Amino acid sequence: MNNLTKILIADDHQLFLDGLKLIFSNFPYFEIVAEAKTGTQVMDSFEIHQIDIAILDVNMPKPNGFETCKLIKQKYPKCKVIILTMYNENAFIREFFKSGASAYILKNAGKAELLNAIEILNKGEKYISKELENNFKNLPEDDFAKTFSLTPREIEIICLLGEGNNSNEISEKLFLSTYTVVTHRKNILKKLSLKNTAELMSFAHEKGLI
Amino acid sequence: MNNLTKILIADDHQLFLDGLKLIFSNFPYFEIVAEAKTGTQVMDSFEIHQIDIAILDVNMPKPNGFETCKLIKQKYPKCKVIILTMYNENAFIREFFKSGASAYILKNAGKAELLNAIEILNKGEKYISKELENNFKNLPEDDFAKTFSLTPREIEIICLLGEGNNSNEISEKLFLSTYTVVTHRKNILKKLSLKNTAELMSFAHEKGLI
DNA sequence: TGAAAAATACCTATTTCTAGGTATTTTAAT
DNA sequence: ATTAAAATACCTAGAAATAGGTATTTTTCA
Repeated sequence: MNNLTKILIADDHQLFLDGLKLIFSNFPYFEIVAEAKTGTQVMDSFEIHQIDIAILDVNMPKPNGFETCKLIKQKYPKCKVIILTMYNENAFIREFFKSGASAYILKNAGKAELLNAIEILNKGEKYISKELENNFKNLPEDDFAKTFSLTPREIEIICLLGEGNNSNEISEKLFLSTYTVVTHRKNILKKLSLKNTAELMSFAHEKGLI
Repeated sequence: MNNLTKILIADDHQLFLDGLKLIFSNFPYFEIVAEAKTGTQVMDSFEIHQIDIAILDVNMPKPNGFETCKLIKQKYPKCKVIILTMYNENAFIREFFKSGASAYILKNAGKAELLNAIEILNKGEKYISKELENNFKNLPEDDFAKTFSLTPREIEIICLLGEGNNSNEISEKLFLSTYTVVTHRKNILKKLSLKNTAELMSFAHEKGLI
């Protein structure tokens, strides 16, 4: 086994790929063996190249960073995955833990942090950007274990919201107190870290829930 | 006047700034004289440096790319501004034309296109990424808009609602009064005979608008 | 048979949405 | 040059959503 760390980089923005390439080109012990713009392209690259580290953008299309990460860890568990994220959103922290990624870094971070993270995860440890880590610690503990999965009741309510029902109408249809519906809605938004019902509807449609 | 083109780069993601810096460092006739992470920092830099080209991220905070561009063109009309955008969203095309920017480029584009754009706007012309241009041309005859007689502005607002923005946030992004956004939302719901924004989001997703 | 998860319900306070208006300015088209 | 459509902006008032709680009952499952 040779010493050269073989890297794949994936981001749908060419300019960002170009930047990453240049960053790594200054370090002779890193070699970028592949680049990709979609999750599918990432998986194709694994067929051709031996890859030690995959650096994935969280917002990459078809499939996204986390989904791609899961696929990688299934087929190539030895490969370490770094997820780059744009925003300091805890909406994805749970996904991070589920995905099997080794590092979760804000693009905000700077190249020093990226290189530092690679060192750390080469030792077999996980790395999370400090800013994200704070975010992560603020979440209630039992939330970590939890997945994105919604309860049947919550899904029911999301569907009724999609039909244009308000809390009161939902409560009548489900023979519940309006308070209960409000509580469920509150729980849903919290669980998914979404701002409001409009965003919830987008989320539900994008995930194919509705 | 010397030949060296003095560039300011602004983006709230350090990694992206690092990448841009490296891209330009390969070209001796470009000099990055300043970098910034917010609109305010951009304006401060103009106090200190003579700047020929400002490259701004559209999503930069306080104030955003377009607003910063307007400020620059007011105080330093000679400076050319390049707006970099993440997504191929027509929501911002209108802002582009109003802002006085000289180029509007997808981050997707690659460094060749960026350098090419700089050449073009040095001749005094404007540059828009080809993909964005198509988008722009398709805008007026949009099927969805036709079918449901929605205006471009209304579609813009629907998209921003889908991202979880409320009326106030939308007004900030589009440089409008909150009242105006509220009026648009009212007109949208009435026009489509929908009960509320949740139903509007379902509608928009089902029809493929979002 | 316990413990955990899910579902239920209530309370207060604040923010945002919705619905009813009116009205001016800009833009596009005839 | 005129008209229509689009975009802008303001006002009020009531409805609904959101955020912070607490707390009990029912289900599920190990």
